[in-house]
Amino acid sequence: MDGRRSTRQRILDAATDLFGRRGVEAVSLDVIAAEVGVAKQTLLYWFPSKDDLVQTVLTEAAAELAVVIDAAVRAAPDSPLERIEAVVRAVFRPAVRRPALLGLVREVGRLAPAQAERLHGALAPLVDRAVAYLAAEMDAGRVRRGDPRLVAGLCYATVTGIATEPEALRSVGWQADVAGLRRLRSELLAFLRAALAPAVT
Amino acid sequence: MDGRRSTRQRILDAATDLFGRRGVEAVSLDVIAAEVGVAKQTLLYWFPSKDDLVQTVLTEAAAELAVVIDAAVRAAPDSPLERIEAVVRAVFRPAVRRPALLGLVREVGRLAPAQAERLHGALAPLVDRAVAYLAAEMDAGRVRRGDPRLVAGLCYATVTGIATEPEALRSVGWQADVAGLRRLRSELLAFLRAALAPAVT
DNA sequence: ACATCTCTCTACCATATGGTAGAGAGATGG
DNA sequence: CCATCTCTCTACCATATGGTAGAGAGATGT
Repeated sequence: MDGRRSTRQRILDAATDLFGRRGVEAVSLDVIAAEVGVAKQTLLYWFPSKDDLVQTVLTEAAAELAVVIDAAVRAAPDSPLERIEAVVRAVFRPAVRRPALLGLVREVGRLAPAQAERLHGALAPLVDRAVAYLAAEMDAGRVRRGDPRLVAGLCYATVTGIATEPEALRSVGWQADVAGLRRLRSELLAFLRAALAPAVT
Repeated sequence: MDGRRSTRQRILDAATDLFGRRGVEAVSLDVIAAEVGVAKQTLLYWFPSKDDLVQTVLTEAAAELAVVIDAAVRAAPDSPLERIEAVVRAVFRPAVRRPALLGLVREVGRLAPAQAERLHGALAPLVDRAVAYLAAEMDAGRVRRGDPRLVAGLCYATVTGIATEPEALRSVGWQADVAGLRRLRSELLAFLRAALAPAVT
């Protein structure tokens, strides 16, 4: 509890980063301890087991993500496209874009059902709100009609697909520098705008 | 080399499935051997090392995927929307949709650069062709204008995002049964059609 | 000064991992 | 019948893993 970030927090940060980049099962406690610069047993003092550490990392990441997105949506005007833009811009912010946070969603699929359940619990309110909002906007004719739940899922899949498969973009010659990120963000916005725009009748 | 599928092929099948579902690092040789029903050393007879097995699994999966998609594109009429539909239908075929094949793309990000390079090599011709095709269709005004490479990347991200994050869809109440898959496929088609449709001027 | 509490450490352990060495079963060919 | 080749096995090994036991350092309260 000295001037530096607390040991616990440094462990969490390192674990979040490593789990997100390499995968939960691929990262050992020794590696995390070495990264933080403490003994492995210091980890086990703060977190009773690796499972517990994983659980904490995922839960806090989900909570952080929820806060960021929620704030972005609330600050945006009540227009579907504006809101999408706000969320995309929020997700592209460096603090969120760091490999860990979005990369962790890739790990969810491998968790035991009970753990995955808890994680979804953290994001469920956001999802429900997004779906209800999409449904209302579809009714109002401001968003292309469709199954609001699946449309929300597809938007999510697109964004997380980018997060978890940046190689796909690199393989088409894209580079993850500042200019590249700006171009990707604007292309993603155009993509989602078009995908959601109401059909011309 | 008896009546059953050869041991080598059974090992490859099991490894593909396990790697795709649980991740390369999370699956041990013992687990694969148990799944196939042979001794671990039989694996090491057919594949000198785990690394070699991983390499083979990924390379063959990429090749299989390339063949399936290539055939679908060639069989489809020369229209952007028809081609997209053909690819989506191909990817949704059970043989491809099995957790392993598409799930493996999730592993690529964790490979050493040299390995990832080889994999992208297997898919590069497909990607290049898709990008060139998109660019031509954009020029012809049949596809919404944009950076063809990034648009291709976004389509890919959407599809792989679905493959690697089915939880996202389940968390909005979607179920992976036959009817659910049909609905998802048609929603995905509408989504991509809209995202790619030329802007109304 | 003493006791207590918080935090990090060294020393160790049982198990699982990827991998090696080499034997044995069964077919094939001279 | 023997030699060879293919394939799978049992028996080991060095290392790495998650986890336990317990000691010591430093602050804090009495």
